[in-house]
Parts: sequence; C-alpha cells; structure tokens
Amino acid sequence: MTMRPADLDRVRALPLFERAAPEVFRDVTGGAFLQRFPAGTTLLMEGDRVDFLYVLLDGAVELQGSWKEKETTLALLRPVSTFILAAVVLDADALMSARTLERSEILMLSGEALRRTMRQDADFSFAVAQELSGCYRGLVRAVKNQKLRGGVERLANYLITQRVRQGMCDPIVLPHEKRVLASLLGMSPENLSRAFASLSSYGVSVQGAEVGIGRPEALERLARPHPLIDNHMPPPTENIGKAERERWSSQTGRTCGSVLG
Amino acid sequence: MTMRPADLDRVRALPLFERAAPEVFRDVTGGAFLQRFPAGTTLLMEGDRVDFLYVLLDGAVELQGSWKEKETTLALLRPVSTFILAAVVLDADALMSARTLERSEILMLSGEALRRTMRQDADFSFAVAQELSGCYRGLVRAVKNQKLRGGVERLANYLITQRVRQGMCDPIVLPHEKRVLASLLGMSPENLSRAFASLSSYGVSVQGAEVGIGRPEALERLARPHPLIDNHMPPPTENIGKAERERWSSQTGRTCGSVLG
DNA sequence: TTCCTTGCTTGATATTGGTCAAGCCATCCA
DNA sequence: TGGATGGCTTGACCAATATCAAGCAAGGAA
Repeated sequence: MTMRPADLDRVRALPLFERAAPEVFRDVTGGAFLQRFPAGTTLLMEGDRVDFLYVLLDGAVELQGSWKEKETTLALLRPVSTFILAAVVLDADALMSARTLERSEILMLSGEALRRTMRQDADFSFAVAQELSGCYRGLVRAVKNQKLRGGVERLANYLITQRVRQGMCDPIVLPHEKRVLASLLGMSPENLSRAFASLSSYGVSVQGAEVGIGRPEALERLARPHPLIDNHMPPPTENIGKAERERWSSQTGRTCGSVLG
Repeated sequence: MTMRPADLDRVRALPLFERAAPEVFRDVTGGAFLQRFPAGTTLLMEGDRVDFLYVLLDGAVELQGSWKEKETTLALLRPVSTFILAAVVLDADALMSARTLERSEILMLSGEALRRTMRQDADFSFAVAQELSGCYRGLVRAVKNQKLRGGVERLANYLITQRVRQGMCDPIVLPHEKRVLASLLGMSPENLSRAFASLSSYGVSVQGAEVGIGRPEALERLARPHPLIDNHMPPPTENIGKAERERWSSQTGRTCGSVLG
C-alpha cells in the first residue's frame, strides 16, 4: 500500500516500463500494492491461479518446479526483477512455485490491468513481447546448459559468469546457499561439493561463500563458455541495457531482468 | 513466391493470426515467400542473424543446440508451426540451428514487417505476446522434464503424450527416427533402446516405428504424468484451441503451435 | 560455556547413463 | 543377386551422479 517514490522509480526503470508513456505506467501500476515477506515464504504454489505480476524490489526469490516429492530450482532472482509474466499474459496457472529466500519486498501489479493496458497500447504490448522473448531465450540457454554439459562444466561456467557479473573480481562471493545453487545447477549438494573439490586443480579455492578463481584461463579452458549458452551480461555499471538485449540468465545472482511463469 | 491460397488459409488459422484484422494479416504476409527444401537442409545455424519468421507448412523440422561437438534436439516440429519468433521480435541471432528432417515446405515472413506491424497494432502485439508466453511455458515444462525425471520416465511420459495426441490409439507410431527421439529425450540412442526394453515389463512392445501400449494403467503408474509438466493437448480434432491455451509442447510429433528462437 | 541445530563435506556404495564394439536387418543400389 | 549402407539393438565396460551414513564446523540458545 505505502510505497516509497524511490521504489516506483526503480520499477519505472525496468525495461518493461522504460519507454512507456506516463499514463500507461500509471494504468498498470495503479492498483498495485507493496508487500513484505519473511524468508521462506511461499508466494505462489505450482498450479495456483496467477492474478498478479510480481516485482521483486528487495531480497531474493527462488522459482522451483517439482515432481514426485522431488524439487528443482528453475531460477534465482535478485532485485529488480519481475516474475511470472507469461502466466499473467495468458491468465493461466503457475508452472512453478515462488518462495522467498530472504526477507523480501515485493510489488504486486494487477494482471487484469496489465492485460487491459496491453490491448490498448501497442508500444507496451511490444515491450512485453520483447521481455517475453528475452526470457524465452534465457530458458533456451538453460536447456542447452543442462543437456549438453556435465555437472563440473556447469559449475565452472557458473563461476565464470559470476565473475563477469561481479566485475571480474577475485574472490567472488556466492549469492546463495550452496544447496540452492546445487539445485539450480541440477545436482545434489554432495555432488556440488565434489565438483568444487575437482575444480581445485584449476585454481579454484572455496572458503565458505567466497570462491577464489586462481587461474581464470585454466578455468575457462575447462568451462569453454559460449555466447549462445552463457549470457555474459556486463556488470551493472549503469542500470540495465537496452530492451533489445536479453535481460535474463537462468543462473544469475544479480538478475537485472525478469522471469515469467 | 507462388503460394497456393490453401496455404495462406492454413497460416491464417494459426493462433498468431487467427484474430488479426485483414490488413494486419496482409501487411505481415506481404513480402513473404514460400520455399521447398530437401531433407537434411540446414535452414539456420546457431549464431546466424535471423531475418525471417519461419512457418513450417509441410514436412518436419528439428531445432537443435550444440556445444563442443555435441548436439541436442530442443524441439521437433510438424505442420503447421512457426519458429524462431523470439529471435525475430528481438532482432537477435539464433540460439538454435534449424534443419529439415524431411522434404519440407516453408513460408518465410519478413521479420522487419512483423516488428513494424506489432508496433502499429496492439491486438497483433498482444497475440505475439501470448504466443511467446505459450512457448516460454513449453520450455519450462521441458526443463522440469529434463531435471526431475530419469530417462525411462521421460520416455514413458513421451509415449503417453503421443498416445493422447494420436487419439488414444494403440499401437502408436513414432513420428520421428529413434535417434532423433533419443536426442530430444536427452539420452543416447543406445540408452533409448534399453529404455524401450525396460518398458516391456509394463506392456510396451516395439516393432519398428510402431509402439504398442499394452497396459496404459501400468505405464501411467510408472510415468506419473503431471499437467504442470506434460501438456496433454487434445488431439487435433478441429484446428487448434484458443489463444489462451498453450500451444506448444517440447517433444511433440504434431505440434500445432510454434517455437521461437 | 555447553548443547543444539544447520549447512556443508567426505567416504562407501548403488544406480544411472555413456561409450565402444559387434552384430542384425531392413533398404537401396549396382 | 550381391553388396553396401544406415538405423537399430545388444553386451561389456566405464564414467558420472545419486544415495546413505557419518562427521565437521560455525552460529544460536539456554
């Protein structure tokens, strides 16, 4: 309900709204409300009807899918990110659950209003389509990553991506618990430990959440990162690139884009 | 260049154009041209700039991704399907290669014209956004399928999905070579053979491309199909459902929807 | 402090999936 | 008809990954 003007500005800066006319932005954010959730809150269960577009303003959110008491992480979000846009556009139920990993601040926009505005404004509709395209391509990358690479290779590429995102610093700091990271990378926590261990011969050293990349060249020779799989988005110098850039990466710790549902 | 009126009607019936105004349809299909390709033709390589939206009118197309001399199949398409919509919307390069599996007839629509029309017509833009949403959700299903299930389970669910698509008949007929199916399911051809063999204890019998589902209940008990993973779209009685329905499934043999890029 | 709890690691073992090599069986072609 | 070819299958083996169990270390609460 109460919303700081600064928050509204951050939403305004999202690629989705960047070029929207003032009245369009007003229409979509009109009935919005801001909510605070403690860590571990389930915002949305798989199969639930989706009535809102969510915008993560502070904290961290995990999107996960499940089958037969097994769960897997599909994406990890950091501010500022929108999520479950696809479900909202189709007015369908969610294919993934969403839960907070930390205490989080989340803005909820009316899905109904969003769809209504899309039908009225071609530019806004186009922006949504571009957003969806970027998210789709993020998932294509995720599938390729999962099907073409082994566990150690996925971890190595994750570390390289993080290094780029964190401004080529060394050591990098893992933005999430290792068990969550393991689920994102599609392996058991035990196996993630072993994968880290096997990377020590390539210069990687682990100290809690801090990971030293001793010899980047050696790690890259193993990882073989590829622009058509790994989205090595430049670090957040300014805010976010242009709309024509894909704004999403499946395994990011500083997503500046969004994820649909 | 030469295009039968019947072909144009089939394109018109796609969810993307179903509700478009006549002049919108004319604008988008204006500079289009129809081309015929032999089997095994590469239409598009990963990394190529995408200038056209493709519409498969006849034949079969495989979308694949590659890394380090390894390849994997991301989708198998049958008429009538559009593909690489996402790349067209973003005017970006392709994340997957596209090649014909059989002699195929393909309509190519100008990407430039499509984007121009989107900016002019909110309804068309909205239709594109809905299409993209459906495709995104198809990929979410694919990731869940890949990360949560083992090889035998993926095959079992594939068979059940095919049975639904083919009108609950028995035996079903595999719409593609087994080696291609193996790649789609994320396993080696050898392992697909063994997976089929291990399903024999659940009533499944294989005779070339014909697969008998002896005991559907037994197979389902193993497969545990789930509406949030497997898109059990009703068989193509009429043409295609409404636009609000997801129109894409990652592992279909009779896709009535589309795939982006 | 001491005792939990929690997240992580490590080792032993089982399961799954990949690779290599051989063989089978259709089809196609000379 | 013979012989190649290509797709599929099978077996033997190996690599990758999951599972189970135990232990460790840091942090929080009594």
